[in-house]
Amino acid sequence: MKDKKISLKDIAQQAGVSTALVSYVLNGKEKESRVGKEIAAKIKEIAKELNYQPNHLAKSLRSGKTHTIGLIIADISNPFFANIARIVEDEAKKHNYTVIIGSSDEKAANSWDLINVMINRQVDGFIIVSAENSEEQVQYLKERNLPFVLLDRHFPELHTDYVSINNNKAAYDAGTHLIKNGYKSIGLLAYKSNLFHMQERIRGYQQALKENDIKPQKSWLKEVNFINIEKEVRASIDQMIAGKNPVDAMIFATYSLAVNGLKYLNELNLKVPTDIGIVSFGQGDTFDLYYCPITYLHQPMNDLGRTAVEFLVKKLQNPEEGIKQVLMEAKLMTRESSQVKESS
Amino acid sequence: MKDKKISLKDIAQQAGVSTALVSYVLNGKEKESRVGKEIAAKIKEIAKELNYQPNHLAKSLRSGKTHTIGLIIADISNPFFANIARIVEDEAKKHNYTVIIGSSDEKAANSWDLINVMINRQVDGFIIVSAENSEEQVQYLKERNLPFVLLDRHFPELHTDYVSINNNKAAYDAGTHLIKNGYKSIGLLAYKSNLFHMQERIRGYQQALKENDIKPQKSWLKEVNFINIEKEVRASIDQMIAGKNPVDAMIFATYSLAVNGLKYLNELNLKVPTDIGIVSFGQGDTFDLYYCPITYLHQPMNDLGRTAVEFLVKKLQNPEEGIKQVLMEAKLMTRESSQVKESS
DNA sequence: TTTTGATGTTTAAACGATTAAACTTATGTT
DNA sequence: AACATAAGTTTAATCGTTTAAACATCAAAA
Repeated sequence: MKDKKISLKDIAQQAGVSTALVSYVLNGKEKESRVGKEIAAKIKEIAKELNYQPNHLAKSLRSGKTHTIGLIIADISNPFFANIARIVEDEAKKHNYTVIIGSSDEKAANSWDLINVMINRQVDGFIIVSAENSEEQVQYLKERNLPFVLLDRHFPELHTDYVSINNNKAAYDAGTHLIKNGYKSIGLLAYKSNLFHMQERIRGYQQALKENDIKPQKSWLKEVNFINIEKEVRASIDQMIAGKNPVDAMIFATYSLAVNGLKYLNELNLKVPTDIGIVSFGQGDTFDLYYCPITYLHQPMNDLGRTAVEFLVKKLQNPEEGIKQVLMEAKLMTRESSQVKESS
Repeated sequence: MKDKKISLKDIAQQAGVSTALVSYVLNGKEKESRVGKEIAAKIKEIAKELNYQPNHLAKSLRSGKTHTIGLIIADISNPFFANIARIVEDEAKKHNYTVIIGSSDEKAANSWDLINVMINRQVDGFIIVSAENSEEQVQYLKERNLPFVLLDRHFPELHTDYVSINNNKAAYDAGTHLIKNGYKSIGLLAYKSNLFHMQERIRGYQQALKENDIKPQKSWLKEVNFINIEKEVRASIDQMIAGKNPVDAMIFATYSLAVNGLKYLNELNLKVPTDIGIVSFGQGDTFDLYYCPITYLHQPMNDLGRTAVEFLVKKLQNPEEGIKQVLMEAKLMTRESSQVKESS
């Protein structure tokens, strides 16, 4: 059983025919190529017997198609993206595509590298959760005519395929919900980023305040850097709860901000929701297991991932396919962390 | 800027030489192959100018090496494995390898599929977190002489490379720790599995009881099926806390068991650690954010992943390399969930 | 009997890179 | 002048597959 690699040639030899016939038969082109019936049967049998596995490299080299999708996500350690990755993988498999995953860790330079690695691994197309300041990369893919779909984040000034969330609406909903439940001083902890989705969250939050005639305070809106998030989250929360206009509720703009924030609130011995109401973007076990279940915005990950793959596969099958853009709605899952505030 | 794919031939044409020279120069073999200095310079310049990216498929087809590692993990939705995957990826990148990841979801059939897919994608070698009953797959790889390293789980009866944890010791430590802290009736919630690592955890737990003259009760040791874990965890816990010998502490044999278990304890309104002490395998944010920080066994993920890659790469570079096996120690991280029991 | 058509099979180029071997000049040695 | 050696470059095979085109064989039609 020390089988060496079996190639078309081996089968051809055993069957006493040329490799062309074997190729035809094994690709189900017996009809079009009028291969003799007995020969065809014989070839199939030998192939099975030798457990022939075609060499993908050779196939791809010939066809120019690798049936591989390059998935670049912003941060693999974030369960939201990890899940998305998994969904994309599963969905791609259904369409007979393999996925190569890479994480840019939110750095544009890294995603450049990944794009190049993937290009010369000959991926057929890309699905990308863009890092900040990576517009030129998207532009580059467009110019080289490489098929891609942006996922979860997009650049409104670029005309590309994308599948994302209506973040403005989501943040607006979060804010409105808290206000309705009696919270009056609502903070937002976001990432410092010029990415559109983050800006939209900020705008949605601001609009919720405005429409309810709440005067926004500078100390309520904090933006922290992705790197050394831990320290900055602490500092930001300190500022939000200090001063003469402390917040009585806060919105976390991402899951990782929430995890860090909740840890710190624990340390400060602030009780949710009595001391401070909470709504967060993202989702994870943590939100269920926190002593007080956290209200969060449920992003339809399955739909996001599935649709992104679908768009890309369609485009791969027919490059003339037009540009497709979707904004999906996040759904507010109301839990105890934002329950109606007892009038104090 | 609508550059089509650039090949060696294109460069050769521009430079007015044969592809051979271009290949030599671009692979740094100018010296051995005595390429003219000016020509070499010219070739390099043209290559840069055209932004030449070698075609990996062609390279691999020729060399028989893809510089790709196939990583098969048991369950990508488990953060422990997701993290391991990430570490393996990073480490592989350092050695200039790309990683293809697949999740078997703990099913042997799936991992067979993955192995086949990866084989005909011509991976150079495998790193595998084995699913139950996949011994024959490991055997198969051995027979076909395909390089691989088992990670986190291994089969003691098979003579293979592996990097795992000393699970016996870890479970023993967990049990002993609880006993020392005054708990008397200690349960273990494990997976129903004949995988060695799980059996070892059970044995370690049992030995801890035995050495402390605690008579093990049948209702204390529960094994649940991976599929519909949620229901079975509930049922198991119900049984553990019922009867005339209810547990006053329990050990979760994996992270996912812990997440499900803790959720249920919440629902039951059982307080940790007063009503029930907890120690768990695995790690994750949840353990920090639970109202009572959870004592857990810290598995050296970085070392595990790094070492697995290292073993594999060594073997790829020198197939004669001998079999390497390592058992690493898990470290008990003591937190409040297992603190000294107040005498009641 | 030649032609036409259908049927079945092989040949050979192509995909892009690597590399041993062959070839061509030029230079130095006797 | 004759030859050996060095320096620089090209040729061609190879990896495993696909596929258009060429080729061969035979039966039926003209």
